[in-house]
Amino acid sequence: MLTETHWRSNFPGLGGISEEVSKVLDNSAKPVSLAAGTVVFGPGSPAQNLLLLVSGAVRVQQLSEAGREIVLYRVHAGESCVLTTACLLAFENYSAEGVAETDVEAILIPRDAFDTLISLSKEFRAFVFEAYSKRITDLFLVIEEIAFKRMAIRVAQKLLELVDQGRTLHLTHQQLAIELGTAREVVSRQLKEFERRGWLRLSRGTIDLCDRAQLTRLAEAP
Amino acid sequence: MLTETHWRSNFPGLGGISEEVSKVLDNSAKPVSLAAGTVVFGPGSPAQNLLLLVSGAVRVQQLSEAGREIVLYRVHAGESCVLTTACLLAFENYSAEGVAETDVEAILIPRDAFDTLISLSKEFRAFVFEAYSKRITDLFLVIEEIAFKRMAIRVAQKLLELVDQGRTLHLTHQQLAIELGTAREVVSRQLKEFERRGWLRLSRGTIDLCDRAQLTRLAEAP
DNA sequence: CGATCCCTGTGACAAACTCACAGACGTGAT
DNA sequence: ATCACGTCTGTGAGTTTGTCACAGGGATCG
Repeated sequence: MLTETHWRSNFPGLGGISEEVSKVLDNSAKPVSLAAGTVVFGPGSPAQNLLLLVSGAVRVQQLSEAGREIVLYRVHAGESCVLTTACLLAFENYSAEGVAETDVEAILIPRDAFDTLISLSKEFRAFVFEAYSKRITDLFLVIEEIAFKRMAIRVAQKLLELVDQGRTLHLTHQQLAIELGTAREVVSRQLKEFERRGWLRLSRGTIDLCDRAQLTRLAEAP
Repeated sequence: MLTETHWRSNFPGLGGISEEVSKVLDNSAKPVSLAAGTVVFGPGSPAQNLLLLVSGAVRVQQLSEAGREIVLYRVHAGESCVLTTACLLAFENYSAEGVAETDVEAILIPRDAFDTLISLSKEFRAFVFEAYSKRITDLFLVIEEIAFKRMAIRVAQKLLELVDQGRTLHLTHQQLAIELGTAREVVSRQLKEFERRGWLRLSRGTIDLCDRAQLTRLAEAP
């Protein structure tokens, strides 16, 4: 379970903070649990807090007018969802939404406390700006991939990224298409091609990677 | 000319700061002038300062391995280039670069002073995080456009954006292609089509928009 | 057992990207 | 003036990606 005394061990970046700052953090931090599928923030419900993820993952995605979607990035355990804090201050019509992908345990830090912490602690500032840095370079990467990379390579990369250490993925072609911001048919055809080459096996809702080496070779192609 | 006493009038967001903060700002701020074409930061030369643009414009663009490029956003007079500050703290291999598009007058604020200002001033924090917000929503927009919008619409939008109040653009098809992250041929063909429809006239290095209304109609199409 | 819903496969066509190359336009040198 | 050269523009042909339409295959539930 999640207790106030040890959640911070998940955040190495917050290690060196002073006693005083530590107290502010503990007093303002509100632990919450979210069920998988919960919409953490979105067009209708702007985020009001800085979110620190203790366990689970939040997927941040963008919806187009025409109903298509693309996954922008994920927030994993030990990371924070800083972009939402910025996007709050000036609430532009912010079409991205965050969804809990798994059950999630998180710490909420309200805006006022966030501001106080930023002003008090050099370590907290470093933590926040490093988090920004990571997200922004992620976004740059997404742009580069969409604009310049071949789809076969992107599919292979995404399969390997999502399967992580395992070997079998449980997701539909449509979900994979959203990951890549493309159409379902494009993904289906690409996967079928990979299957013909013997790199993976398909069945309804699952993808079994039998030849990681070949996929990796393609994913790392120039 | 640029003097230390009045550059801040260009930055309304810095209006309400206290005497003390104002002094820190004045003491640390270094005015600089850059000729058009200067590379402000890039893969080889990471930015070491927060940049506040007093006049001119800086174009931030991404280069792909294959040599293609895309414009991510522009920093105009009265705005700051905050993303570079974040990307400094954790210097990932940061493939974007910033180029002075015109002659530029700017104020440099070194990292240490930036940190001090953030800790001292609520107003400065608001200024910085609002700037972040704007950039990040810009990036979301770029992603949405690349992933989902038809090229004809994107070309029309970009023409109108770049021509601003005027009527004639001075840039090559290649430059326009970089703005959109696409290939020159695609842009050439699209422009030719617009010319056939009588919406603009083309000549070497210039594009003359004769029918803004039609272009606008297309640009705002669903 | 059907009815229904979602997931997958595929053909046909449109849009966008790539490659190759030709011709037009400037600029500067002779 | 003329020529050479580099850059910019136009275009055809072929590939890749996106769109549309639709058929069939599980899964689930009454």
